[in-house]
Amino acid sequence: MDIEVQKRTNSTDNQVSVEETPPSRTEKRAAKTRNKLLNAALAVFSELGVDAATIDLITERADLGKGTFYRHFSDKYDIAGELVEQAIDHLVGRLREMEDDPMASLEDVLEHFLNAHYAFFRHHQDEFVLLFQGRLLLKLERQSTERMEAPFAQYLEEIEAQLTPYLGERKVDLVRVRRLACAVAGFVFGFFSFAMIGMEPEDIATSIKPLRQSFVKSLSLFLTQ
Amino acid sequence: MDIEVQKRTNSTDNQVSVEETPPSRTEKRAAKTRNKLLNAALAVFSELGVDAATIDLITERADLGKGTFYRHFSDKYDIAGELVEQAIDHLVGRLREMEDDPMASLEDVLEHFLNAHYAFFRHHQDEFVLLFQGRLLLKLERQSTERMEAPFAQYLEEIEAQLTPYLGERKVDLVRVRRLACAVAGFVFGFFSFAMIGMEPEDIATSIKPLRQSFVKSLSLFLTQ
DNA sequence: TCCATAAATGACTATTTAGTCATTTGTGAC
DNA sequence: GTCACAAATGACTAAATAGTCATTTATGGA
Repeated sequence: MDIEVQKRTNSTDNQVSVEETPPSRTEKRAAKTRNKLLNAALAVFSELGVDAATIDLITERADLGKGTFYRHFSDKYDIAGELVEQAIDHLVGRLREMEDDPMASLEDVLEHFLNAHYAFFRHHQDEFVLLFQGRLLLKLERQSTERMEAPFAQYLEEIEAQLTPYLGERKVDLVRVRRLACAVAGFVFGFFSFAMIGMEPEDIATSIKPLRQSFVKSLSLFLTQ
Repeated sequence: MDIEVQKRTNSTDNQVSVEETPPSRTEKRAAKTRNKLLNAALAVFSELGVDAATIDLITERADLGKGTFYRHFSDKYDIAGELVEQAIDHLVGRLREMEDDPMASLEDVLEHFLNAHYAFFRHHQDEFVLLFQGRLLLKLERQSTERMEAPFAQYLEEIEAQLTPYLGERKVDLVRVRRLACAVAGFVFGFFSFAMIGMEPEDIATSIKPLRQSFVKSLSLFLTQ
């Protein structure tokens, strides 16, 4: 059985009714190896940055042979792309947790945003660092840029989707929403990134409360100007 | 004449009265070469990122031999450190332009901050991208991290120095100022970085006015909470 | 003009890293 | 047990990059 085949039969085949074969031991072994690689790569990327990381470092960390890496991923940027997608999924998942509560006020939503970002930053610090590597946020002319940028676009769109209902009745001004989403994302990511070099961890934690207040007020201004 | 010697006699010797030798043609030639390398490296770093850049790319871009690079810098991170220092100096210089105007209100200062950052972002985009590469903002475990972080600390301190007078009479709460500086820096850098992937250039420009309003209000809240 | 010294050069070697593949190990059907 | 095939391996080759140094070019003083 080839890895490609396994993927097709087990995970992405949920449109037509297919008898769900329970994963065989071989399949579980491959999945476990794959996850080991993903975890090791995340750690290495967050320590050294994607460009400075090497395949050898990843496989050594995962305690696997080098050839194994190429059995599962085509290169560094392949696995990095997957990790970025995964991290954005986590973050977007948190953002959605509150979604279709029709009683939520704008301030509730904004507060929820901040909490979600903060929780993500606290509990998935490696993923935060990965996402925040400048190469991924700025348009550096690297290979596979598209794959790296797509998840960020998805993330901005998620923020936009949740804020749009509060933007008033007149037809939605796309630039205005996008600006808002950039402000939200930029503020939160930017604050934490500077806080990491400028503050002690406990000080970052105590910064959240006052941050939230003015953050919410400031965004309301954006919306109602 | 060696480069080390030249450096010592001409630039860093301003404590004791030394007859200012006008730069010789040889010295000017070396300085010009050095600048060519700095410019080329800035361009390459901002296109590819520091880690993905190579010495060959830098010297080719500068139209110089490879050996020349090693005559002026010890490696990639050496020249990157110098460029970061240089960029922070530019940015801090802009921040200082308004400094000792005793009539300036807090809102004047904050507005000036935003303008200064925006002007820097607009006119020194390569330097902005260099500064914003995650490796420099987050504590990636790389060589010469210290040299990379020191300029950012200087930048945060500059913001703190300018904002401290507005923090009220009671003894200054260091954490509070630091938090404020992180918020300023994070918001501005973060916004532009997300705007770069999420917005068209002209939309970024028109975002500045509304951004300024709520930014200033939001920071006032930080200060007066 | 000629000499002494600094600056620049780029072909070269050394080193690091990517990527391959013949071989070994694990799994499952019979 | 044994056969067939997938997964994992790591020694290997190929490629990219760092860093060196004998040589050439430019500069300034005598």
